[in-house]
Amino acid sequence: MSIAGDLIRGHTDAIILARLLRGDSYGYEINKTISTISSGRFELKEATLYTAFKRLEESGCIASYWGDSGAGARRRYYTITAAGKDAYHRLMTEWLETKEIMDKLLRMEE
Amino acid sequence: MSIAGDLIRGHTDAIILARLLRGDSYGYEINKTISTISSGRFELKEATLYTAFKRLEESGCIASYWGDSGAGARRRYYTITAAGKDAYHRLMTEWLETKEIMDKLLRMEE
DNA sequence: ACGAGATACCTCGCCTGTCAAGGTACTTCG
DNA sequence: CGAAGTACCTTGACAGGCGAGGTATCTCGT
Repeated sequence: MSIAGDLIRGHTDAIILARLLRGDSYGYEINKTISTISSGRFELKEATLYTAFKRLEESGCIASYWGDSGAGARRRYYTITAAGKDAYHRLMTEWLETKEIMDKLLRMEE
Repeated sequence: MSIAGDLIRGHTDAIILARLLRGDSYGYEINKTISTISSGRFELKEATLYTAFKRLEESGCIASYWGDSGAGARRRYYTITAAGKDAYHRLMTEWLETKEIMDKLLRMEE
């Protein structure tokens, strides 16, 4: 991974919620999507992903259900809840603020 | 603090190095500067700051010396080394890449 | 003279998120 | 039949941030 884990620490929840805003999905697919969108420069490790799902479900931001898998491995689908949408907007705002502040702090010239 | 710790995890080193690029400084002052630049929206905790100094000094990115404090509390000044400047540029590049990827990942529309 | 608050440093131990490593189970294709 | 892909999950280690606590000096108001 070119982007180290610590650099996006705290942002995984936001990333997952953003993906689920576009429709229900499941772990494996979300991971692939993230990898594709970032052109392979960033990918969540499975352990991180499933820990995040658990955390998000416990906090009521997402809900899950087993897809009826006629064929293939069973999939656990996730849906974003109203609370999850709120969380997404909050995290998005935080990200924009973080970006702004970081850009100021990292600028070496005044 | 309005910006949670995890959001800047992994970025503290870059922030400190960026500050030192503008000239030698010491812990207390760096912290004040960060607070000022971010309009008080973000401040490193002292424990975090001094841990980072130790880490950066051990990895050869910064060097320290005691300022001769005729009056007032003694100050430990830090200087950025050549290795530290390299690290800054690398971290800066990483930050720009992280920003780009995060913006893509957090966008809910396609 | 004294206490409060600012300046200035530091350490210990907890918490939390990431991840390496390991496991399970099913399907497809050569 | 075996390898590779799909798909899930857990455990334990690790590292960084930080709450809480400590030390020492100086300044300023009362």
